[in-house]
Amino acid sequence: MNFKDFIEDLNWRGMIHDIMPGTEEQLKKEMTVAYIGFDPTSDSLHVGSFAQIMLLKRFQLAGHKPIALVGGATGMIGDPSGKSQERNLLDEATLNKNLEGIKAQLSKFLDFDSDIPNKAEMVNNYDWMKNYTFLEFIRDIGKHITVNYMMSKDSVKKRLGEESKQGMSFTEFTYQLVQGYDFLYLNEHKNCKLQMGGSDQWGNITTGTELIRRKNGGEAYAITIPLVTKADGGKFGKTESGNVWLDSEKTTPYSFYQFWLNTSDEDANKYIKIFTLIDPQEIETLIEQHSKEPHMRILQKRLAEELTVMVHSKKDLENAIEASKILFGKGTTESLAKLDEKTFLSVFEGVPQFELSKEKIINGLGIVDLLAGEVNVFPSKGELRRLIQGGGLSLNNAKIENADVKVASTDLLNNKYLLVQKGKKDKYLIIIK
RNA sequence: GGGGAGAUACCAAAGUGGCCAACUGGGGCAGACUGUAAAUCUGCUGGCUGAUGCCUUCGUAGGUUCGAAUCCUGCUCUCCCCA
Repeated sequence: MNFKDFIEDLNWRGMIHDIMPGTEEQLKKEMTVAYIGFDPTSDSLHVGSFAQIMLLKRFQLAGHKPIALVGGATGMIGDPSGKSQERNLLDEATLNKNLEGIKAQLSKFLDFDSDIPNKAEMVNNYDWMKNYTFLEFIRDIGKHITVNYMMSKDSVKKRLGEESKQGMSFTEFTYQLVQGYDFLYLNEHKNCKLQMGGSDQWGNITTGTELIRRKNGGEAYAITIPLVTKADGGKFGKTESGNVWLDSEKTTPYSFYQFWLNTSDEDANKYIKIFTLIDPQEIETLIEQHSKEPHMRILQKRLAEELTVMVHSKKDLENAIEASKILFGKGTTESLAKLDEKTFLSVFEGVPQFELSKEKIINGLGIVDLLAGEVNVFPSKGELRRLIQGGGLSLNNAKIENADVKVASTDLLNNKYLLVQKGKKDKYLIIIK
């Protein structure tokens, strides 16, 4: 790829929501510097940021220079565009830790190190905001943007509208100006001419381009990508257990793999374009194959494979596939019992584990007391009972029919494990010591 | 500063003295069907207890009452309008 077809490729992938006139010409003209902002509220990114990461990666692959900005300053304020509540100020130590974590993750995708002219950079807006006084800021920056202009942004209008119950603090109102200043700063110091981001950022980004134009008469451009959605209307990137993180400590490679494998057909068609680097021709072929035999779930498998390798490793992928086969294959209690211990443990690496001492069950223990008492697999006994009544609980791949069932040492797999399953997908391992 | 409206479970939203652990919708969880998909249908969705019973909950603190989410008082917070 080169910088000529960057926009064309994005278009094909359905990754352009809005683009400012002149952007394409600028990108064709020369190597261009662009930035995307990331939120440093955690030391890891999650899949919600993934589309943006891939956007930066494609940008670098196309020969341009990407900057990843972490919002140490803006992260404290809270963007009214999101539903985000007022944020807490992060102390500098936490911020630095988060920054390092995020950089390490981005390094898997972007080239920060080599000598290429378009190597990636990471910046933190806290560095240039922390010593900027309020007075200086409103004099140098605030002067160039009218309140009328700021009020016309959707994010602001929504919060001022009658149906809004929230109101908006001055701090939140100022957000677009602070973010706009980031763009101006990068424009002045790094020759950055383009800001990219999610579609909800359009208003904030254009405040930046406007600021650059009015203050310096400079050129600046914008591209936003559509919000990644799910066909069923749910939030992308969440599971019952919370965010899907890129950090293997927070989301195991197995869970990560499972997350993508569970993508619906409709979404898989979109996601494979957005989240992988597979070229258009091959994707067309995959989609066609998939529509012929949807039960094979070709798209989901490929999506999960590509991403697990990219975010984790080939080895992690193999383990995840192996574990998935055993956990979701036509396993019975017997076939589980046949697994040798080593395989068994490696399969369950990504599954939540609990420990219990052997004395507790040697004389038999009610299943409810076990799972919601001795071991906190479930937080409440009532909930567990309801689950059993609804037929949603299995032990060692066999359905538990009623809540009076007792578990004894004869139920142990390999003489020391119990496999608990809630519903179709959630597995838990109890290790008897 | 003046006037008005309001605060109910994850969210939205009913309830205005006992029939309220609280209508309904969304979300979530589970079951059936399937392909670990979608759609659809069904059940569950404060805690403890075997389905009876008990305990804690309707912003917060008190009060009236046999009895309060519902009435009264103080407090906190939110929104709207006028200055």
